[in-house]
Amino acid sequence: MIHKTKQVTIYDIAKTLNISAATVSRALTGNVDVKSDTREKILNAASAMGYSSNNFASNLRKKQSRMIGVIVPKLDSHFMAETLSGIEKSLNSAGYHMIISQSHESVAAEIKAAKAMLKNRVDGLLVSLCYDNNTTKHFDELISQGVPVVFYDRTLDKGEYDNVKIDNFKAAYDVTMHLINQGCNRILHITASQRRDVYADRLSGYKQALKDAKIAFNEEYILVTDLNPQYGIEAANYIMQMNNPPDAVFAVNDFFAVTCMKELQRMNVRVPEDIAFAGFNNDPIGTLVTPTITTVNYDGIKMGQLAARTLLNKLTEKISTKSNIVMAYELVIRDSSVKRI
Amino acid sequence: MIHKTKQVTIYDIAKTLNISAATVSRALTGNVDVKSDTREKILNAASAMGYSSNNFASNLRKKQSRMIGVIVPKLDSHFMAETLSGIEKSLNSAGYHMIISQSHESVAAEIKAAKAMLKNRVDGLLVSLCYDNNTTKHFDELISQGVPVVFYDRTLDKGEYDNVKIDNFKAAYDVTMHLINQGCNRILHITASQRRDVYADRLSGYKQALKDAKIAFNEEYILVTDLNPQYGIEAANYIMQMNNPPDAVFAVNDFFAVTCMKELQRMNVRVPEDIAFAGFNNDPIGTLVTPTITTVNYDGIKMGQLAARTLLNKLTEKISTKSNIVMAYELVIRDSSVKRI
DNA sequence: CTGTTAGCGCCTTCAG
DNA sequence: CTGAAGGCGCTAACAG
Repeated sequence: MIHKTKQVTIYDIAKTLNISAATVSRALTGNVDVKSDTREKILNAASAMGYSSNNFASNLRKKQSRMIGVIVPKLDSHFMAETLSGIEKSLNSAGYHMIISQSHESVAAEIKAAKAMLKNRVDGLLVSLCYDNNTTKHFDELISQGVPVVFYDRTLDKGEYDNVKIDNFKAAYDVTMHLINQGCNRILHITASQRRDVYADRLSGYKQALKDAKIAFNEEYILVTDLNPQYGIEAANYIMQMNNPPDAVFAVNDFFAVTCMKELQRMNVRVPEDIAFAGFNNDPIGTLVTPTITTVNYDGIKMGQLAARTLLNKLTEKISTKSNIVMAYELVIRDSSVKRI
Repeated sequence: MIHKTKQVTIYDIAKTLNISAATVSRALTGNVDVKSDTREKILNAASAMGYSSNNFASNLRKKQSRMIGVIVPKLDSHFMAETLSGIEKSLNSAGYHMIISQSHESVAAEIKAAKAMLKNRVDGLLVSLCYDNNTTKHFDELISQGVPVVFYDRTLDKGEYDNVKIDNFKAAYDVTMHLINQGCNRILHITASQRRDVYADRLSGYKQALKDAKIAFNEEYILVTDLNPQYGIEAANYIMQMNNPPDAVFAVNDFFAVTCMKELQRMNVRVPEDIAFAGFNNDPIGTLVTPTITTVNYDGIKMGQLAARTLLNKLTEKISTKSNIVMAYELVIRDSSVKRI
């Protein structure tokens, strides 16, 4: 076991300077009611003695941690990482820190993480829900204890929670309608768990666009993945053996769109001539493949910042109203979906 | 301000059950010296009353936080995100949590983050250094206070710190030699700050390979980027106006390799026929572009786990030896660099 | 402007 | 097996 040197406390400083610990505390926390030369003495002594305030003691006393918990399904996706980057930035500039847990798309882990966050007395919680989440008790508990929770991206749409998201219905509608306008009428949709609002909303938007264009909905053109990274390839194989293959593919994220497209190209399918492609999230890979991928762009960093700021506002707000923030998105049309050039 | 309900404490449980807080504490922490039916009563009451242990009080008392600080340059790169995912996984299964700060490649922010970590009394620190780091005082302070620090990927090569990394010299040597074996002898190297060991080591490996192949080193073939994402394009433009353009490009990461390659292809340069390409880090984009990119693969998740475990070991080790862990890597040869098929 | 005092909630001797 | 007591380091009244 490494020897932990005894930490310097305000009492040590007080003793050295022959003053009271209270004064030391006041000087250190920037209280104005301290004579400027005693303050200076204290600050000097503190830095000379290598003092570092103990946040546990301070937090225990003040009953606030200046820590925000963040629970995400996975850290290693481009979008999530951007999101976290935005969160960290906003929190940091407000003097907060973040403590992160991954749910690995498992409710059990999500529950465990929520409990740990409570123990650590986070001042608030930011959550993007796990894949197959079906219960929210663990968050209700936090909320009932007075710890505000803001959901972002993958949210809970019951109107009783704070959400930051985009209009997935409308975005998917736009994508689908764009494909229809390119002359496509057999549009295959690669989606994921309908328990997650983002995917359910996108499917609804897709269906609505078909309806408005008087194209019959066909169950055969719906593929549901569990977000396994290999799924793009499976989808390609599925498509190749269809009797009536699609003339367009709309995937819920760019990664599936790209991997599926690449696999089909390998099997000599021409994109967009034979099959047009569209994805979602504007992953950088979308601009680096040939053809470049049509997608829906929304800024992960901004969403993270927005979610963090929403939470921080709740921390200082007088009234606790539920906010449902809908961020802007933009349909980015690229080569993969433009049929008549 | 949201009203924070008064948290239930062990005293509340004790009062309800007419026993002492000490016994409650014992039962809750799993101490064996508690009659099994009083233990059961306590556990039931705790869950009925919605008790959640206050980590501040506990940490203050026990002088350990079960928190590990992580300071990284940026959260939103594929490799870093993988790394964090690995760290979180290892820490979590050992009952630790992680608190993350980004240095945004700035020493000032790195110093601030290190100080905050100290205040939060993290039990240990995991660091991947910022781009232009030139001082390490801030980490020495932590170490001298008994808080172990393990550096990973971007490390400090003075032999007095704990490091987890790959052999960048050898990996770059291998890449360069591979390009030479493909018949290239005008190999342009896109690198970054030589203050960072990873880039300096790779440049050395590159030079050594040239030397061993008796190819004269040419300063003109060295490009130094500040990691600005646009740099791949700038590099392409630089190459296009060279009198004696390279027949191969070796970039310190796949992103630069891909963006530079794509830009050159747009200007009708053939890859690999005119210019071969190789990158570093095995980013997924490397397999999705045409041609696929030759690269050096090393697993970010594994590196994260290894770094975390190294740190956890130091926390329990008797003797504090410095470890310098060198992870395996693998040269992944893909289409972008194979000249004679 | 400064000192005294009293906890924040938990854990850990030391006694029974 | 259980209780009493003290203290981790800090801050916030309350007095002067």
